[in-house]
Amino acid sequence: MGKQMTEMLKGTLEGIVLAILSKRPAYGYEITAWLRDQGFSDIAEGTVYALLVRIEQRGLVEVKKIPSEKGPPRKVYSLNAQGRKFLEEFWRTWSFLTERLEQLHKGDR
Amino acid sequence: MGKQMTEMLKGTLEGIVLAILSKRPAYGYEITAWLRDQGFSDIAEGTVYALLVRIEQRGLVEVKKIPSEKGPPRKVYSLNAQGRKFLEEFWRTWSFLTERLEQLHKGDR
DNA sequence: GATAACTACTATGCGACACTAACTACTGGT
DNA sequence: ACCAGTAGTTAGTGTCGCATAGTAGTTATC
Repeated sequence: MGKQMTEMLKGTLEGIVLAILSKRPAYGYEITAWLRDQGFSDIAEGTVYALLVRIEQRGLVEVKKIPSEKGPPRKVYSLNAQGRKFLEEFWRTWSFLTERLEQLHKGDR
Repeated sequence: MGKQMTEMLKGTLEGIVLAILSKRPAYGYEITAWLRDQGFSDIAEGTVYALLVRIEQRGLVEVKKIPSEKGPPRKVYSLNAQGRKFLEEFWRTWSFLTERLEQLHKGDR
């Protein structure tokens, strides 16, 4: 992963994961795979799990342990009310940033 | 400043400053003032200066000391060839991220 | 002429986050 | 018995923005 991407993911990866969870419950391995699919080629395994622990401790998600047919049980996360509120706030912050950056990018050529 | 904004600025603030410098040379105090004007209400004084030191050490900018009429001499930064290359790379990374996030934001309601 | 207010840059320590790397644990196929 | 795939955990590292304080010059006020 490029160094730029690594830095830019700080703060946004959390939003991305919350956005995924707002659509449907999911577990770590699944989310990692999805991200890789989307082009986040080398998202580190551990990164997503650490993030999930964090948002759980902040009380943004519910967790259910569900047995898997293959391998250890899955920890399935789903967004709760607080998480949805936090996600809204995330979108507001994100929109603000994109507006400013679009302004800068336009007058760029 | 919200915690979310703080985290999101990591990586992007650098791009923002480089984008500013790509339009015209500028010095630290000026950039800080401009950012505050744009709504980055509480960008810390020291943050911008630290960033400028960093991009100077990476060889992305030229620096000229120019006497000020009011106060100490200014360190005026301008983007060099390498900086312009780096900025292009930044826009590519940024675009990738915004595309993914827009996808997520759309199917959100 | 001391004090504040604005201009302009420097320096130190901290917390949060993504990354690296290694590990545990369970299942199925060879 | 071994290995690949699935699923999660943990410890240590580096970068970045923030908080805070300090230095230094000019202008205006009292």
